[in-house]
Amino acid sequence: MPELPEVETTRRGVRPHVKGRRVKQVVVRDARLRWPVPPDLARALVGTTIDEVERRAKYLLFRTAHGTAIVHLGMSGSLRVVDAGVSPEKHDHVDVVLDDGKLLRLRDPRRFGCLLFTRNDPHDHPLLKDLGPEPLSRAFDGAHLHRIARGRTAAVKTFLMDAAVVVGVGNIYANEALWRARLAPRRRTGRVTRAHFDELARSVKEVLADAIARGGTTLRDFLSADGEPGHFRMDLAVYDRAGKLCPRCRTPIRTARVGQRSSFWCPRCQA
DNA sequence: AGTGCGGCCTGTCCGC
DNA sequence: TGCGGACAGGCCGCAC
Repeated sequence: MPELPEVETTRRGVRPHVKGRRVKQVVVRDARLRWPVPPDLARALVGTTIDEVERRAKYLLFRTAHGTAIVHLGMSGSLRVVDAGVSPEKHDHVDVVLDDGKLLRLRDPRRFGCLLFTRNDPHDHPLLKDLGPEPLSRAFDGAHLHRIARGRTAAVKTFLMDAAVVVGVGNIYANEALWRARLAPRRRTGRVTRAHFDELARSVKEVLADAIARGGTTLRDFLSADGEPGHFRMDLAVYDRAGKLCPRCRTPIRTARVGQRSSFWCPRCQA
């Protein structure tokens, strides 16, 4: 469930607590994430200082002098900063103990996330090197979408969720951005006009920025680093609102699978 | 190369 | 009330 706004919210919550802190200890209670937590993680991190916490797509990058820890929250992961005395609960798989009596705790019930370490430039890592532009950067715009859409036959919603096209847009925000752009999710990518792509790029930026400003979307269990839920759920126009009324034209929201994903749209204002 | 699908996981919800 | 099964979904890795 963490999409870009939730990961960015996590980064902003965690950063002030870990930046400049030295790692005292690393406790791996369960290494079986999507890829195993590397056995030498503790050796790599203990004694080093966390210089910065960055985000690329939905990955969090913890920079140290000797390498970078790469964290992905999958769909059920969360990172919290807690006092070192707080006992771990079920699914609290990894603790990074800091030098000020606090620790960074990774929880991930479904274990779709990962925690890796690289001594090289993380942007060259196989998981990151082929990613598309950041949606909130100037590199992402209607021209970019239009350029790579040529000849594509897949549904525009599937296209928008492809990390090689643009990163960070998961199912919730894809549905919302398409609604804001008045574009039907099943429209063939190659048939979308340049003007509509301009509108779509604008909508993606807008919906992500709005969600970040609200601390992300909490549907079930997303909590930020300080334990607060996100409040963007209030602003969802179509996602998870099948049968409810479109906020723009009061037509009931439709739902169907598009590219194996639940999709929601207004049959009247999205064409 | 683009497209589509299976699989990884567990908690939650629904129907019987 | 208990239980099985569907569903949620990011995204890799494979087959076509």
